[in-house]
Amino acid sequence: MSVPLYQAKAELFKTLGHPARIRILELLSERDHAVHELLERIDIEPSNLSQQLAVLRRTSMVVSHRLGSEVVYSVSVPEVRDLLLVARKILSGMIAVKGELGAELTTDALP
Amino acid sequence: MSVPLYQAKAELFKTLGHPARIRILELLSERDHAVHELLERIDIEPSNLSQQLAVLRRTSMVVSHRLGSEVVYSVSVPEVRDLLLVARKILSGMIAVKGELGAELTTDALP
DNA sequence: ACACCACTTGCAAACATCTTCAAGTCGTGG
DNA sequence: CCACGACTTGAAGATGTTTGCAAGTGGTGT
Repeated sequence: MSVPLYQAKAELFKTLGHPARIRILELLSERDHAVHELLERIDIEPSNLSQQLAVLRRTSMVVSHRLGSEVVYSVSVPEVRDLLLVARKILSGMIAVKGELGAELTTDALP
Repeated sequence: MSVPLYQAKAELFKTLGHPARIRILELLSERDHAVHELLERIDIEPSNLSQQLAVLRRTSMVVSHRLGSEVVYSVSVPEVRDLLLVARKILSGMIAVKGELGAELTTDALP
């Protein structure tokens, strides 16, 4: 079965199209995290976090391994960081140009 | 009203998370196109195309202007091209590594 | 063996997105 | 001014996503 590239791209971006998944990737691109560490920094239910991690695992954006009683996640595609950085740049440009109408942005931690 | 950056990023990626919208942005990042030109290259109904263009307009990724009887669209955020290129790179890496299981990709036109 | 974390899974309700049809707007040429 | 081509809009059904709860697995310390 053969998927056109533009459709694969759409699926890649769709995977990134969720606030919790963005947070996860931001944190993991700093360093590996165990699930309970992510849970401390992202304000969602454990089962929800698990679901979102499953989505990222299915699309091979992260991998997990057990370490004692914890499960540690890491990004498997380092270029994801670039995607996040470009997105940040685009959004900065957008507030600069048209900060008057629409939503303002809070500048939170990198990237 | 203030939106955290990670949520704005998620919305940006969600906007990109649709095959037709990817195709549109690919074509527009080559050059401006009138709607009927897009219609020739993207296999969807006119009204559907219009809906997808409306999504891109709402998020300020494209702008349109009337030129005689046509409506011409252009990308308003040039960095979108970078996002598409990074996505392409990521996907190439993925087929290289694990082309055996999951979907194969057809290499279609740039970017 | 038991209790306890640390996670994951299944599932159903709530919510959002996608697609198409029918109807509507706006210029242009006859 | 009327008809046509070029688009856009509204609305509704189908489809997909998100969320939370309850239940389940697996490892660790006692």
